[in-house]
Amino acid sequence: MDFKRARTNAQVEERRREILQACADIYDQGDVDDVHFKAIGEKTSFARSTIYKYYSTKEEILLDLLLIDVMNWIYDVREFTDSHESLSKEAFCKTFAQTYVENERLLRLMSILYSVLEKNCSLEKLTEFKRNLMGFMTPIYECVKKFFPSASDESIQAFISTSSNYVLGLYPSTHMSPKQKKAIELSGYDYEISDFASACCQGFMIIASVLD
Amino acid sequence: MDFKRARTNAQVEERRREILQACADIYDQGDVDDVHFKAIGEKTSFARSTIYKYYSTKEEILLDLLLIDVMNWIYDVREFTDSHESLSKEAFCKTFAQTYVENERLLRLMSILYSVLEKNCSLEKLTEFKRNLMGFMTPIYECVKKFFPSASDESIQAFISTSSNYVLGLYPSTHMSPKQKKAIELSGYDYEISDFASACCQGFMIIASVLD
Amino acid sequence: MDFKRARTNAQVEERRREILQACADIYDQGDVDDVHFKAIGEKTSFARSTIYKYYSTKEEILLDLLLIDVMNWIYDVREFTDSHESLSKEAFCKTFAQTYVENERLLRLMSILYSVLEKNCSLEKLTEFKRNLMGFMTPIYECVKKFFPSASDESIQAFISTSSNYVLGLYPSTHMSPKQKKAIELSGYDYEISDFASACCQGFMIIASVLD
Amino acid sequence: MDFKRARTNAQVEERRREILQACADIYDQGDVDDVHFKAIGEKTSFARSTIYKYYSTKEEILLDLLLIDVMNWIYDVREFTDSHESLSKEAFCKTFAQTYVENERLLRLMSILYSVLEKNCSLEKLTEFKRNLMGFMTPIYECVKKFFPSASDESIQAFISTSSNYVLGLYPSTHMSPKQKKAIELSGYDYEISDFASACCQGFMIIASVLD
DNA sequence: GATGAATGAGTTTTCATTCAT
DNA sequence: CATGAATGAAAACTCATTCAT
Repeated sequence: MDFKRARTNAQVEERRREILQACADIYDQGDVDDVHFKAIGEKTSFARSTIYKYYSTKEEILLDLLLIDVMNWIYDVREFTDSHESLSKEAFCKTFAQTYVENERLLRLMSILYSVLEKNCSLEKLTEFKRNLMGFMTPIYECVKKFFPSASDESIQAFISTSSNYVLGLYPSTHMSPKQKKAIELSGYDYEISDFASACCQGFMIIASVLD
Repeated sequence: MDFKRARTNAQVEERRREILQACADIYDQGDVDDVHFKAIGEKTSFARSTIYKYYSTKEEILLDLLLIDVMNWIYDVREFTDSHESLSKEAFCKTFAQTYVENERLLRLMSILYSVLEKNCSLEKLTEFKRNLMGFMTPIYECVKKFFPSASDESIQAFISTSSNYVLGLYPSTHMSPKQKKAIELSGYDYEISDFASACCQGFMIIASVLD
Repeated sequence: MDFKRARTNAQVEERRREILQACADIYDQGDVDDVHFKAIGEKTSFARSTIYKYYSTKEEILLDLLLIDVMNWIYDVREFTDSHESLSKEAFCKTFAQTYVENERLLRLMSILYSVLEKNCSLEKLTEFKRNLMGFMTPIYECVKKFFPSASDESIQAFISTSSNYVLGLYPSTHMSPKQKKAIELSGYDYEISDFASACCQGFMIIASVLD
Repeated sequence: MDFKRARTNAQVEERRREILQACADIYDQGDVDDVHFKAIGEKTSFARSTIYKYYSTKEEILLDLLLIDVMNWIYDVREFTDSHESLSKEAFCKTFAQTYVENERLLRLMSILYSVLEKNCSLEKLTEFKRNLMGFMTPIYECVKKFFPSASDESIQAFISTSSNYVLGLYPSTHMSPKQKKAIELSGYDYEISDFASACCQGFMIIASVLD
């Protein structure tokens, strides 16, 4: 960065981006508790206290990060909507699952949204987030609608909400830490951890029955 | 408590129970971060340092709490299995959903199991937990089998895993904090937060299609 | 141990011995800070609180341990006095050094005697220790006297005190921890750590000049 | 201090100095165990947690303190080297002993260097210390060389190492706590505690025989 | 007399947050 | 406006010591 003080909007945005990137890097390797101002400050090119000018809590940073992830996901969904004329149920489920595979952090962040993120967030920030989030939902509806044109509105909504809840619950059970894996191995049961992509697709197939 | 020092096994169990209860009380009102030795110590009738005799980390306490919740849930599933000869798909889904309604903390704890609980837990404790958890799964299988006798093994397993992932994801979106609700309201969208019990039942109905 | 309560003197002695042994084991592997009631309690066959019946502080245990080490050393010196009729200066120094080599813990304990051991000790215990210690000094005098019969009393005393101070200071610089060694290596200087036995002997040779 | 925040290098040094001074004060009156962050924090004009900015462990503080003591000692040795053209053996020993008398804490710290200081120190810090320490040794060599010009290199080295080990061992036995003195008195033996300065000189006289 | 549960005091350590520069 | 030094609060953790059983 070749400026010392962020005067213009663009510079402010650049700083914000750097903070978000630092936050993302930390979260990608560790867990929520590893994300704190000290760590973020050390990852950015500027000082910890400077971050306060842009965000008041780490939760607000994570909320912005989540929003970005949501947008990326929406983008992917949109892209796949546009690039196919029609899809078999199976092909749809597979492709839809793929959009989640490519945006895994979205699922991690979503799962802590309700318990952690909102905890230390201003109501304004949270409201803004919710508004954004809901505004983004249309492309998802349109996607399902396109490939299941005869499905009712209601069943499309049912598919979307059921599948998203499902995928939210599926994520952690398919992404176990080495320690978890070791514990399962030692437990004596021969439980095989599913592959996220295929389990996701399978679940979607079942849930997609509502679209018939 | 009418003893000062836990000498017999029963008394030790009593102490453990008190710790677990304190932990449960704190977690029921707040979130994981509110659960720490200081808070637990203040909720019990004995000193903070005494807790170290029974548990080395708060995660191990929560893991035990989760195990209890799992057992309670299993107990409820069993009870409903035994108390009905046969059930319609809808009745089954409603009753099955009800077992979750009555054990909501199970879902909260489950959702942090993968990210938080295992973090500061000895491998031994975690292994023991996994062993217990897996040993408990049979009654669930038997329950579904009883009411869907013609369903294949595979589809029963699919129902169980899909529905449990679903319900795990559903829980937080139907249990929003006042702040979340306010934020949604302020966002301008008229999104209605579903009732957990009915949303759960609805989702199960969809997923139960795999049992046909 | 096949008794639950130490009634007889012999049993009391046996307990004391066990405590001392535990203490020695811990000190041999670690440092003074590793020696505490908790650790000692865990190394013995009885409870931590039972130790209070025999010793009030860990320093008193260490003081007893030191006394034992002194006695062992004296014993070795005596043995070598008795087993030789006469010795050359060099042979004497080598053999004398050897008595220290075989009682290295004595040197470690001695070096903390003044700073640590006396700190948390009753005056009675300390007095008793001093009395014992001084009573033990005669054999050392006799040893030097035997092999240097023409040396004056004064020069014998000078040799004893100078050599014992020397050996006390020598010990740590010839027994470096792996970390110290690594640090020296990394420092770039090619300092070679002396071997205790030979450095000790060499120093004694110099100091023994007083006996000529 | 007329600044609230150490911004310039000089101010940072000033803080460091204050920490070292606090540490020195505590150590001069008590023992190593009395030196801890809490105590140091209370002795300085700033908060305990601020010290962490300057030192990570108390051992690193003590190591720096030791280094300062070494430098002071070296300075004194140098000074006496420069201020005399030649010295009799006795005068040399007396003056050399005097450099130790004036830097007694050096001896206390040295005696715990091997057991305590290195324990909780980063390898880097320790390496840096060793490097400094060794770099400082030349003036000592030069001092002995100047006053014993005909002595061989080897015997000069022998004098230096033997005398330094000796003085290290001598220190504690001539600096007994009131309690130790009382215990000796009560023991009944009429052991007279030597005066450090003269005992040191006497020992040096003996050891200096190697320089003849 | 022996035990080990319970306690409390003491220390370390880590961060969010403030504020002098 | 940016910084990073300083702070204080909070939590973890460990033992010596006491005391009910």
